[in-house]
Amino acid sequence: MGTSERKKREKLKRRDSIIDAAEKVFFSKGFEATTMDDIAEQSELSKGTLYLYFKSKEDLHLAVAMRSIKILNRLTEGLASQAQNAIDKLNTLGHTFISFAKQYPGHLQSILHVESIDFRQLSLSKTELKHVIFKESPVRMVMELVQQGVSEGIIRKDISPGIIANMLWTQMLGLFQFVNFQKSLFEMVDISEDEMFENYMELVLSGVRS
Amino acid sequence: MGTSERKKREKLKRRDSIIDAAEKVFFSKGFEATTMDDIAEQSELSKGTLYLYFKSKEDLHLAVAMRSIKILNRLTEGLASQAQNAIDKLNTLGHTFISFAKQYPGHLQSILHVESIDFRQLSLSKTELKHVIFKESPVRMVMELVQQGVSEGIIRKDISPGIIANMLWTQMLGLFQFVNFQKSLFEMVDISEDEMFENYMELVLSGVRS
Amino acid sequence: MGTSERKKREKLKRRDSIIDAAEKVFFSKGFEATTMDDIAEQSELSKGTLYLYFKSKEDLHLAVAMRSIKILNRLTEGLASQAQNAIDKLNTLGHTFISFAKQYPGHLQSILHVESIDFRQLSLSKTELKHVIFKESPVRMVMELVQQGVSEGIIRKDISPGIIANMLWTQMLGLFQFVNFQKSLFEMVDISEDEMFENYMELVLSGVRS
Amino acid sequence: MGTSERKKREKLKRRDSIIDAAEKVFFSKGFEATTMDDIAEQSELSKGTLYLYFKSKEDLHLAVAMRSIKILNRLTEGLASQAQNAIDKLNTLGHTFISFAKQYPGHLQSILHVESIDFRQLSLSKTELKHVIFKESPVRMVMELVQQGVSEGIIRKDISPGIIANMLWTQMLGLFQFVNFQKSLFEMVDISEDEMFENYMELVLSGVRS
DNA sequence: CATGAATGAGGGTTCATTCAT
DNA sequence: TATGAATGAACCCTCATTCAT
Repeated sequence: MGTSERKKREKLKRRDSIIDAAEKVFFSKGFEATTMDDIAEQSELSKGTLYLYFKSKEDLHLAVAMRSIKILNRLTEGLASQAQNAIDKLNTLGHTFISFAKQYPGHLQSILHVESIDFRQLSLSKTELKHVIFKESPVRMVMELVQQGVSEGIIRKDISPGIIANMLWTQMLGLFQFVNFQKSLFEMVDISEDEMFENYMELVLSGVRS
Repeated sequence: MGTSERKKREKLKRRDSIIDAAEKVFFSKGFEATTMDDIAEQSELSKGTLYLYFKSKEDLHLAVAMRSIKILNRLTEGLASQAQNAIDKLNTLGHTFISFAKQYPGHLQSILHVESIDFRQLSLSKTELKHVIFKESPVRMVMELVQQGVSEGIIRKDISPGIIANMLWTQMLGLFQFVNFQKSLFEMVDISEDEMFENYMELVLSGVRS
Repeated sequence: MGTSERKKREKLKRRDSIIDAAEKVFFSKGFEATTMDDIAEQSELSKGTLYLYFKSKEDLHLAVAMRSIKILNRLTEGLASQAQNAIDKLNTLGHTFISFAKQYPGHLQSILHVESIDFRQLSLSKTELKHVIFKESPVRMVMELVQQGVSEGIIRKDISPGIIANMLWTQMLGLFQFVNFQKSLFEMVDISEDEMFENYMELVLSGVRS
Repeated sequence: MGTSERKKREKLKRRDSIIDAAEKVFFSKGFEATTMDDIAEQSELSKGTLYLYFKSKEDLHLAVAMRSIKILNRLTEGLASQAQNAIDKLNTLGHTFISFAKQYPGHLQSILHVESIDFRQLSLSKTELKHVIFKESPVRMVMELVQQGVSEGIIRKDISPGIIANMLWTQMLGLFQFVNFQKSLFEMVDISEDEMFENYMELVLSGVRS
């Protein structure tokens, strides 16, 4: 019977709706400041039910981050198969990231929050999440594009691709922060955002060209 | 008679010893997980006394961060007056940062923690600290070195110095993270640290050269 | 199935039992000296549970006072419809108050405590309670009886009913204090309580007769 | 030598200045909300010094109340020797109380605060203060005036002077409360204060006339 | 599966009082 | 005498988690 099928579907749906609620609250109040009561209220579910689907507040937070990274992945997944050289693809990738940062600031925060997690007290599931973030997703893609670029002869080969990839990824994160709140600190109010990003990408990429 | 002098000195000393204790606990357990009881015990003082010197846990944390930034400042203060061109100075600066990251990982964390503070709920004193961090210290120095480099004609002038400075500073933060815990993620275990940093700096700086 | 009915009833019951416990402690130690721990222990509930039913210690205290005023109200509610003239009713009312003061000294205290609250720092809910006390209850009744008495021509009409009512109410409060602890101060140990109250009422009421 | 004389005088002066400071803070923030730090700051003395002159916060509060009662006493002390009958004197006394209530609301509060002290936890010195308040001062005077009135044949003798005196005193306290904050509760905004007090006194005294 | 009442271990902070100088 | 640094016992309140229904 498809009964159990339907049950399963409904269960996933409910799980999703909890993540929806958690997102809303996390993004507006911040993770630490959010209580399970907040999420229960927002999801119109009881607090106990939350624990039926997620074993802890942290677990729920991880689910939110996971979804965020998936959104980001979806935005970039078509890129690999496009007919561009590696540098152009990296450029496109950068702009995609910026779009994401502007369109989903909360989701971005949730990713960065995991990013900044202290490794000393890292539970297993968090380690897994880190893996997802760094291995199956943007970081991985950056790494592959760098290697592709080296093969194409348009990215310098005198420096390890790993280092280059890390430098580029770091730069992405930096751009995220920039978009969020540091712009003013560098007194760059008189420059258009688009122009700035253009320059930024040019600057970063010019260092990696062969 | 200098009595009040001595008293003042001792008070500062005690204040320092509290920061010492707080550092120790913050750095080993993380800020959120640290309780005022922990710090009281570590400092061999009563909890009440803590509040004689710092009006809140947060205030204490800010004092720790402030000290960290001062250490970093001290490490870099002689740089400006050295007989090097701007790029070499930036290179030196980068290596200084790396040293700091390796020698004072906890202090670094405390700075990064302030860095990552959510602007939505930023108190005045935190804003001030941010100011110290971004305006009177490393960031400022990076900015100035970039401008110097442009004057010297060795840094590209087609891109706004602000953007260049931000890119470089972001890169520094990225390096910090790298030193702390991301190294393994990029599978770069077979390369010596020094060599890696050398390459990293070369990579970053090559993009900004004119 | 009436299940939720029962749940609701039980919840109210528990709420009541907390008020019971709070009463006991408040009345024996005084409001300020009572801690939430005391009440938790007395109610055989955890401190957290207390806050499930009352949002603050003050809220709990207000609930206690509210119950007290309700007891007092119940004692006097039949009075209005009795076949007596206004003065006799006021006399009865006075004696009812005395009974209350003797039978429920703690409850009386809780009412007087609200009475004496400093208006400078009065929260909304306290204001409401004051309203209940002064407008929907004994004070109101005194006021109405005075007006009735004026209509009946047995209470003087040369003085505003408001003033007369206030004077009578004040006298009630005075009696409360008297019952509680000032008796000895007036060296009236050689007079029976009943006789004293009889005289007291006669004295007070003789001033208001027309 | 008068040296020790002077010392004593200075000590009393300092003690007074502490009471000055305490008054100021107590009256503006309320007794409970006032901290010893507040008083130390206001008196420009150290907290330790406070304890040289008063053995506890409560002791200090008692000193403030004591001074208040003395002010009230001074206002009424000439009354006894005036050429008036007892009822007129009681009338004058009532008006004097009203003046005091309006001119020294803080001092009045401090007296009432002692009045309302719970006898269950009454320390010795508080008992003494109560004695001062009730035996050597206004209450005493009311008592004496009543007895005088009885002698003069203008106050009823069918009711014990003690009861009459207590009733009058209670009425005074009621007036105090009235002046402070209950006026509006009786919707008597359209009547002038003076007229009201006149009526009030007339009302109260008419009950005690023979 | 869903509930929500109950828990209880802290959390940060306050403040009257003491005491060495 | 005067200081003010130090104390430490409480205080109220929070909230992630559990579990009987």
